This record gives sequence, structure tokens and C-alpha cells, in this order.
Amino acid sequence: MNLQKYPQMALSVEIIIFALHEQSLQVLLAQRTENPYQGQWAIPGGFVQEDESLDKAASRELSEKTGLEGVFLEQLYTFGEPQRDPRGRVVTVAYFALVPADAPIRENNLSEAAHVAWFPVERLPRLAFDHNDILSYALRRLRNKLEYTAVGFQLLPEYFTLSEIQRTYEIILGVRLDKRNFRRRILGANIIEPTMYKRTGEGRPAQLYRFRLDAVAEVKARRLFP
Amino acid sequence: MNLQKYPQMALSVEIIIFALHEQSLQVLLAQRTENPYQGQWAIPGGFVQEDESLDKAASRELSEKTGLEGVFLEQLYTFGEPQRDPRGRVVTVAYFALVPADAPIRENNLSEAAHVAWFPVERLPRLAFDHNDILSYALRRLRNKLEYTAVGFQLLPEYFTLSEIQRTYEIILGVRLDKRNFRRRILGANIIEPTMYKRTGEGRPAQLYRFRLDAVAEVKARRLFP
DNA sequence: CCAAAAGTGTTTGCTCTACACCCATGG
DNA sequence: CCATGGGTGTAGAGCAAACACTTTTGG
Repeated sequence: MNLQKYPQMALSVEIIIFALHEQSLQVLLAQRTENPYQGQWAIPGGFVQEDESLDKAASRELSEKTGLEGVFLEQLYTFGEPQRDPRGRVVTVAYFALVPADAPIRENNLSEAAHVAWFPVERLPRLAFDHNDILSYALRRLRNKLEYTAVGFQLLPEYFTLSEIQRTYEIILGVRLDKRNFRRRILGANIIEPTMYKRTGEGRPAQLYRFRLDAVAEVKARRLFP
Repeated sequence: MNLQKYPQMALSVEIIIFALHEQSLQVLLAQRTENPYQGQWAIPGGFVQEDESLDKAASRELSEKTGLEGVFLEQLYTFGEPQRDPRGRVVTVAYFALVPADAPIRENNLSEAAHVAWFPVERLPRLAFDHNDILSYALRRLRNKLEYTAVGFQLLPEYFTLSEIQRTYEIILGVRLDKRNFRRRILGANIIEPTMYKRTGEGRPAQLYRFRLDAVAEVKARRLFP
């Protein structure tokens, strides 16, 4: 074929994997086993195969790193500065993933001996390549997205209490919210439904809710104009 | 370098170029001069050079196709299905551009003999590759973006009347808006300022405004919750 | 019975929406 | 003086924000 006359490059996908742990928003990072940046922390990822779509490459990498399937995964942005990888031209399609708090992460996978660990987003190490930039872009996008879609549920287990969602929003957005107003709003939005279960523990048992799969979970932004 | 062990691919950029012409939102398309899809209309674009960033490649292509520099240009999405180009693996980073209604488009450029033409978005031909999908995604994103940022000004000349902005919004969103409410809102948003000029023509002359460069042109979306 | 977290309404102010008439200019 | 588009205010409804006490359970 006549594509060879055009410059050929390596393409990678990288996945910013967010989860809530211990009352903070955390990101899964992988320690590099080779040069360049050997030993430094980086956003997990890998190269796109010849016959593989970008989405497939991303979910394959996600499952290789964490063992997870079927979690929320969305393309974020494509980074293509010529000098961003010292080995040569590598263009990276960044994705972000939201994994439920109770998801069983298998941290050391067969195919990858890489050491991985969770880091709270406020206390990130210096990352390899341009990964600090990529991560802060992902974080901005997550916060933004949280404000006009119901994507926050992706970070919760299947059954959750109203206080748990509220805490989720408070953690990610970094604000305190009024309990009564929050409940009125979320129940009015008609995107969750009560279940027959309750969570017991300290204090009065709480009603467990779950996300409604048929919910239209997007808010019309208030237009700048009309 | 050791990048050669990873699959290498061709990378292209394509630019969906929007403008307002004759009371409708139009897109600039290029007729393909070679196979595959010879003679069919396609989104203009080209391959990314070895030492060129994605943004640079996009603005180079835009200026080759239209002669324009410095117009609004934003990365849209990256399309990477393995079979989307019959010649082989080509991953495309799509951008979209908004060009002012009065911009002088030089339609036939030296380096490209390609025939280009404007098409209203409601009456598009069948396009080459997966370009119909890409275009409808771009359109959705433009409409969305219009609702919470002041990006609509990118489609207007430097000086414009309030009626002209209102018509811009009506055309793109496909709705009718109330004149008084629209004006109250846009003036309250503090993103435009009156100038010393008026536009004369039929009827009473209209005050000309311009976009304030220091304006914070983003609306906080109403949160789903709080 | 005490500690802990769940659950529940009302009032006030603001924002959005609907709506109709006069004004300035050119022909 | 007439046609054309530009420019202006107000009242009513719906939404958002502030605010404190009672309920249910486990220990």
C-alpha cells in the first residue's frame, strides 16, 4: 500500500485510573521498569497493536494492570508533542477510568511485573514524561464532568447510601454540601432508586440506593445565552 | 532506538471547519483527488509530519486549505478503528475550527489542487471514510460547547450587532430566542463591550459591539448535585 | 440511656420566562 | 410617511439556598 510514504509513528494509550480510597480521590500509577525514567512513577499504559482499536487497547491495558473489565472508560485527549518521549516519536491517546470503591483490584498481573500503587491526587510524585500535565488535565476534566453528568456513581459500589454519594461529591469537588438540599436534588433527578436493603453500622441504619440504568444522567447546562 | 519493536502507524489530522454563511452553519469539505474514494467529499486534512506537534499539523493544514491563520482551533477526538482506511492503519486526530463570517477564505491554494466547497450542515453529501460520523460528532460538540462557553463569537466578525449574535445562536442551536431576554443575559455576562461604531443599513442603525478579550467566557454549569 | 449517623420542610431571595410597544433611519 | 430593523421593562413562576431538630439503631 502507499501509506509508507507518510511518517510512521508509535501510538500508545495511557489510562488515568481514578478511585476513592480512604476519603480521598486516588490515582493508580505504575513504576517504570525500564529506561527512560526507570524507577519513576508513570500513568499506566502501553502501545496500540496493529489490528486493535484505541478503545480496545485502552481496555486491554486497564485489564492487564488491574484485572478489571467493564468499568467506565472514556477518551480524554491526545498528546503529540514531538519531543515528549526521549526514545522518539510517540503519540499518546489518554483515557480516564473510574473504578468503584469496592472493585477487587488485582495489582500484580501475570503479564506485567510492574509495581503499581495508589496515590491521592493532592500528593502526587514527579511523574515520567509529560505525565504530570496529562494527569492534571484529567483531573480538571473529571471535576468538570462531575458537575453536569452523573458520572460520580461510577466511583461507588452498586449499592450505596445517600451519605456516601454526598461524601463522594464533597471529596472530588472539595466543597461541603448541605444534606437536605443534596438529597432533594438527587432524588428529584430521578437517577437513583431505593432498594430493599439497608446498611447497618454505627448509628441509625441507612437506606441503600442504586443507580438507575435507564436514567438520563446529563444536566442541560444553563446556557450562556438565551 | 528501541521503538521499532512496536507497531508503527500513519497519523493524520482532519479539521472540521465551521462558518456561518447565508443564514446557515456550513462546513468546508474537500473533494478527494485520489483513491480511495476519489471524487467523494471528505473532511480536509493530511498527515502529521515527523517533527510536528498535532496542533501545528492541524493549523498547517487549515492554513493550506483556507489561507487562514490564528482562528479558533480545538482538538475534538481521535478516531482509530483499524479498518477505517482501506489503505491500512491510519489514526486520525480530528480538530474543529471556527472561522469568522467575514474571513477571506482563499479556496484554492498553491500546494493543493483540491476542490473545496462549503456545505450547510443539514445537507451534507455522503462523505469518504468514516467522515460522516466524525462530522456529526463535531456538530454535537459545537452545539454543546456553545451552551456553556462564549465560543460563538469566533464565528462573527470583530464588530457585530446584538441581533447578529442572536441570529448566530439561533442558527446553530436551531431555536428561536427572545430578544429582550437574550440582550439582558449577554450584557449581564460582561463579555462584550459597546464600541463607538454603528452599523447602518435598513432600519434604525445598530450599536456595534466587540468581544472583550479579558472576558471569562465560561459558564459554570448548574451542578447535578448539590 | 447515650452516641452516632439517618432522615425530614419551610421560608426567602433570585433567576428565568413570557410578553408589546416606541425609536431612528433610508428611501 | 412608511417600511425596516433596533431598542427597551415588568410581573409571575419556579428554582436554589439557608437553616435545626427528630428518629433509629448498637453498645
